[in-house]
Amino acid sequence: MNETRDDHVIAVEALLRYLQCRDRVSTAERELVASLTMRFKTFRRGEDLVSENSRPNESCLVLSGFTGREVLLKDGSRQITAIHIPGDFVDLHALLLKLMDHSVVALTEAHAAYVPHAELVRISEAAPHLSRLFWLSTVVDGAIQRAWIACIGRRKPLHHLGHLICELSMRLNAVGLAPRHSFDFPITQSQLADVLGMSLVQVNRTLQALRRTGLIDWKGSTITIHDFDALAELSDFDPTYLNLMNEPR
Amino acid sequence: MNETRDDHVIAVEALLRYLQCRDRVSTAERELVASLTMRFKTFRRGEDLVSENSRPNESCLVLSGFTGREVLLKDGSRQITAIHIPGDFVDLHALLLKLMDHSVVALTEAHAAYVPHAELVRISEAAPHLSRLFWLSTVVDGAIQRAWIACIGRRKPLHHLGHLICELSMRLNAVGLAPRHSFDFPITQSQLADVLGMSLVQVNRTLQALRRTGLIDWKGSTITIHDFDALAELSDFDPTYLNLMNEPR
DNA sequence: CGTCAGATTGATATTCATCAAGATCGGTGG
DNA sequence: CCACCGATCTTGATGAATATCAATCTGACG
Repeated sequence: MNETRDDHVIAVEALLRYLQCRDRVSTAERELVASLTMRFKTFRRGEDLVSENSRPNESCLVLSGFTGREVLLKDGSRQITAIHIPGDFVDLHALLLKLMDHSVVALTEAHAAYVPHAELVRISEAAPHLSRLFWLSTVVDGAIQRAWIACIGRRKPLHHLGHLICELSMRLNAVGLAPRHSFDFPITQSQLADVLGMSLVQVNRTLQALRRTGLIDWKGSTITIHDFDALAELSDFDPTYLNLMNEPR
Repeated sequence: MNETRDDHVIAVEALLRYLQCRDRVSTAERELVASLTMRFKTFRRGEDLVSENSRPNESCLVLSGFTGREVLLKDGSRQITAIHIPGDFVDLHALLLKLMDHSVVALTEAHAAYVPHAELVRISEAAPHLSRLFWLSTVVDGAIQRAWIACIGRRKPLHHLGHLICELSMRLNAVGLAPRHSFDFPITQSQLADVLGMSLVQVNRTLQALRRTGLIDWKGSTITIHDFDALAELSDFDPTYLNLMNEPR
């Protein structure tokens, strides 16, 4: 099972990258993370990584691709409440909440690792500081959600979209996936509409308006930000909420 | 300082009520909570309980009144991203995030207790299960935020408002503050607009539409839900996300 | 009685969702 | 190689939803 072995290395590195953006991780802690047992799974666009109303006994770590939390409404519409990138735990909160109140779906092809809760508890108890870092991860998620509420509620479509792109670029860059503010984002405009809480047509036109500013390039599935600072200024983007500062937690 | 002694009792009870809705709290744990030292403070509408960009070394527990997380945009508009009720810790996440990326303001007259982080760490270490319950509290906050994103992004104003009222009623009821789905909510329509992400006029008209359904009564600052199930049905409200089930966490 | 904050109302302009129709593109099978 | 197909993107037209502006009304209170 060399493939599984590779996956394991990838998973450990992805998780460590995430944590090390925010705090120092000791050698002993790194070894504990490396000792996690996990299983791996590949998903096609639209498939559930975690299903609503399930009671997971393992938590899911994204290794590649983009996934999103999906809330479905009775009128058939849907809202994506979070986008997860490689290195993110998508349902660590289920460790405490027990019952999933939403699904996590693949927005693109995706690859993920599942870690048994018992394993997470084991290494948390061996290193309480790791436990704090897992908590941190759910709390950063919350901070991002607050930023999204403000975006949907009060920002103009152009600024909302710009804000999202700044956020994704910074998060991806932190784990080494967006060098020079350029990254791959193979998402449909229709999916984007469910992220931004707009209609498909509105997304299309907003995207054109954003292109016309000349601040970004979005060809095919590749986004390139030409002038990050100007885009951040335009979109009123302040990265504080991402908590990408490395400090003792 | 009998007044402070009373406040202390109120704070301990409020916090325990919150926790006991979600999990069993042992006698030893209750005593640990009761051993917390804290200071108390009263706020008038609009005052900050916790300020943006501060680095709190204590966390703030609401004892009475309503408070909200406030995000201010550069264009002068504002979005409230959460409403906190008595028994809620409003900035427990600052224990890990360190730097506040938003303020917490009093939406009404409010009374709050501040607990030093060192104290929270002390009782967390004495009882790891309490630590999990603190984590739980931040994670429930996140679940509520997800529901809000879906509401702002995809629900019609009438349903959004109905959903909010259902949520508040259930949360208040859980801590004994909304008997028979009736509670006091002394908030301004303008504040409500910043909660719902609508304009003031829109709020006013939506409120009238909701009154016309006959499902609720909102006179002065008192909301009475006449038919909770019907309101929940109308608003597509599913309380799962509030995690008000008592189970081992 | 005057004042003020908040609630309500009507009129208007703007934004946005929706509907419907192409255009584009990549892949597939003949 | 080409015709075709489905998915996605793009565009224009239309009406509904919503923000904004500007009064007016109401009730609490000095």
